[in-house]
Amino acid sequence: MRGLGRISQGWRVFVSTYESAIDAKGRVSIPASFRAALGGGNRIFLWLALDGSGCLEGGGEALMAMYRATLTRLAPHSPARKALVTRIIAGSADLKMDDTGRIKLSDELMKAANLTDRVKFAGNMDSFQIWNPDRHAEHFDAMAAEAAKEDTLEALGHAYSEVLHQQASGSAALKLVDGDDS
Amino acid sequence: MRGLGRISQGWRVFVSTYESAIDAKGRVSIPASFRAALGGGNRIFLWLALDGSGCLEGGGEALMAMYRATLTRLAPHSPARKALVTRIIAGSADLKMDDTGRIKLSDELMKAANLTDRVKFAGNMDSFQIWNPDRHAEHFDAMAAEAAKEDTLEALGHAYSEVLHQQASGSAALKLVDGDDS
DNA sequence: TTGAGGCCCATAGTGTCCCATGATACTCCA
DNA sequence: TGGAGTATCATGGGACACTATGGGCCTCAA
Repeated sequence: MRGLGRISQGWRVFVSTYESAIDAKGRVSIPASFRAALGGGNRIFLWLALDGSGCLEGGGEALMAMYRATLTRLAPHSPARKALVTRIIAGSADLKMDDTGRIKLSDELMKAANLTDRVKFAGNMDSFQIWNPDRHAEHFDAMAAEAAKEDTLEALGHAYSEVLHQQASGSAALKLVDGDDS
Repeated sequence: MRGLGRISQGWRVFVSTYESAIDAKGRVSIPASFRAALGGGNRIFLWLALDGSGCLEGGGEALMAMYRATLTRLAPHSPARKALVTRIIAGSADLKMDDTGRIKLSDELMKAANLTDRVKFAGNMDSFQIWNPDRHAEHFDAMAAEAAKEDTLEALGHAYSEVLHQQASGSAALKLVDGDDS
């Protein structure tokens, strides 16, 4: 219970952005910090991002478990569930990371995300994204412009205050991170 | 009381301003008092400040956990959330502090904040900022001028009174700091 | 048999660890 | 009260470990 120190310890989040190369065999190194965020597993799931941004989205077994649980919550035969299961479960590649931390991207994935020789890995909290570097630059600029807007900053500030307030009032519900993982 | 004490214990605040040098390897010493405020963690997150002031903003795992909680609070697919996640999570560098308290600034960060050989660390309550010393001087002057304005002082006085009042009425939520921390 | 994927080893570069140094602030005692 | 000893801090630099990447070989399936 050493305050925040312990809490943060179990933190498995994909943070930051890294660039790496696709070699002649179509292999890409997953950034070391992302491998750490995967928590030791060597299975990677990747699919074309749902939002149409043209990047790949992916994560490890933990993320897939989250999605499975989430999809299960949707009404069994709803069009939404069918669509999402098809898109995420059926549509994702199930890749195995080799012992030097690389995965092999299939041709379909490469084509779908317009990847050629270099890629950008972008952290997205519970998942990460794989981008064509040029597209990523555009995307990042657009997001930065959006983030700089008055309304956006205000929304952030507001939400931050709420979190702060709840923390200060001792709400255990706000344990930001999972517990220990000694 | 107990609960509060615990929470506050991890609540270390970044206060004051320090200057330090970037060595030939691109390393910078984090001021000792900031290291203490980090609560023992050795992971530092840094990103270009959202407000366009041209400094870097950063903190430790506790701060990142706060932001994670904050971002999670925003509507899942809102443009604001996407933008902020990209800007803060993907846009931040995930650095490791060595055991003498130094971090290595990447070239992008150096360029983005216009850093060369010396930097200013400025406390910002639960985060800190890293400035080009000259820019920081300008910024400080501008802030001093703003702070001297009638409206600003009035706002301060007003808010202070509210806090005083709430404290007097026994609201434990306002206990920001704890004394016993031997 | 041929191509692809998996596994292993090799290597360059960079980041991290560790030790050392000088400077400053602080403590303690005469 | 002043000075020596001590602790802490910022900084420098060498050695090493790890990461990203390249490439060879083996296996398996068509």
